[in-house]
Amino acid sequence: MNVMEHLLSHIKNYYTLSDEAQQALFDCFTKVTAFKNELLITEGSICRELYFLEQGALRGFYNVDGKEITHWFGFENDFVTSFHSFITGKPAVENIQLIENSTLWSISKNALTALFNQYHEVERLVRIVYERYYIRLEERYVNAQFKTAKELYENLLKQSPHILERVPLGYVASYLGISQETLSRIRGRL
Amino acid sequence: MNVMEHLLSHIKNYYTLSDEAQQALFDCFTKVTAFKNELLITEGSICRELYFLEQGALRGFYNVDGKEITHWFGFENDFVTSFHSFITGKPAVENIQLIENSTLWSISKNALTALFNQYHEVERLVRIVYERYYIRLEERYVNAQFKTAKELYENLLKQSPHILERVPLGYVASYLGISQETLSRIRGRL
DNA sequence: TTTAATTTTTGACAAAGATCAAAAACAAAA
DNA sequence: TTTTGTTTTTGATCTTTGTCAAAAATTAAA
Repeated sequence: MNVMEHLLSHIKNYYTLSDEAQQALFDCFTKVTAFKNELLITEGSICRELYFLEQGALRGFYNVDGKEITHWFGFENDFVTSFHSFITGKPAVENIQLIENSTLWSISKNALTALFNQYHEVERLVRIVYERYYIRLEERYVNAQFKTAKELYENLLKQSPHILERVPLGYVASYLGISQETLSRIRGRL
Repeated sequence: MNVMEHLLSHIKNYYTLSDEAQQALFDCFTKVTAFKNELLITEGSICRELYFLEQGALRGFYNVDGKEITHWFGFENDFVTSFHSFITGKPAVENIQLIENSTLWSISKNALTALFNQYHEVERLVRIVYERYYIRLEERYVNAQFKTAKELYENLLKQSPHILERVPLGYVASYLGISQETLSRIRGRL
């Protein structure tokens, strides 16, 4: 399967585009390679690109009182960006950093906006992507609200074991909203 | 200002529709009145309606181990529904309950889908609403992740004092992810 | 009003998790 | 291999918040 097919077959999980719109969409994407620990997006800068992560892993994090708070991870087939900055056009408040060497596809906000005007169906696709991302975030939020540290870990182990396999524990702890020591202890007595 | 103008002027905060699309959209809305403590949506049932809250207040909550976990509030000019159920068509896992007697406007998912097909611009409007709702949720999520109970309360007091004025403390505590007693103590020593 | 019901606050104690510091384990490079 | 750097674990202690129970305050109803 070539790269175009890869991206397009994933998009079909959301909505099936006409051949013409598919082609137009694909023409707007540029390949990007980025390396472990590199920052894809830095707080303070305006993020005008949406990325599709073909291969690799990365994280979004905030700097709060000198500490890094990881709040999400991205893996294969995720759309990633600093949504706040991308949507509002304001400077990003978060950083996005590579956890592994990765291959991404990038589309600019301008190009995407132009596509919306040309192809209703592309806007529909994006509307559906937002719907799904919204409920995914909602789920995580509610989960975090009333679960204990142990339950959060067990949940993660069950739902997204790949995260634990590919991501340093320190990041995972902060992602779960607990200290690294607590996470380590939970792992110890399971 | 009559009711149609109220709804439409609010929608303009997101995207300005043509007169024709405005009219078509408005024709799909039905007025709903609901009373304090009533359940607008009950877990287990499928929610096929999206509501615009014209006047009043309500909350979304989950039942977990016999406890009610409030995870959001809705006030004037909010679009509300069980998004998970509305989007996926699966049974709702949450309940939506009136906190005050309220006036809402309801549109069915079928009607909205039909409008999407007829008017690209309506789908654009909804895409933009989702964008905004997504980043609003993201903000709340990150906030909850690294703030202490006291900071969360002070934040709420500053950002959304209306919540504290209109909502019983027990609901607010659960919304902040802390116990009612802790919230009461925080308020005491400020 | 007086009574009843509900909501909020207070107190005492328990538990979960955070923090600081150091040791151990692991990985990468020389 | 040894050395060096990084990540993870362990131990001791401190804080924050939760829980249970009862009192006080507030609101609604009779």
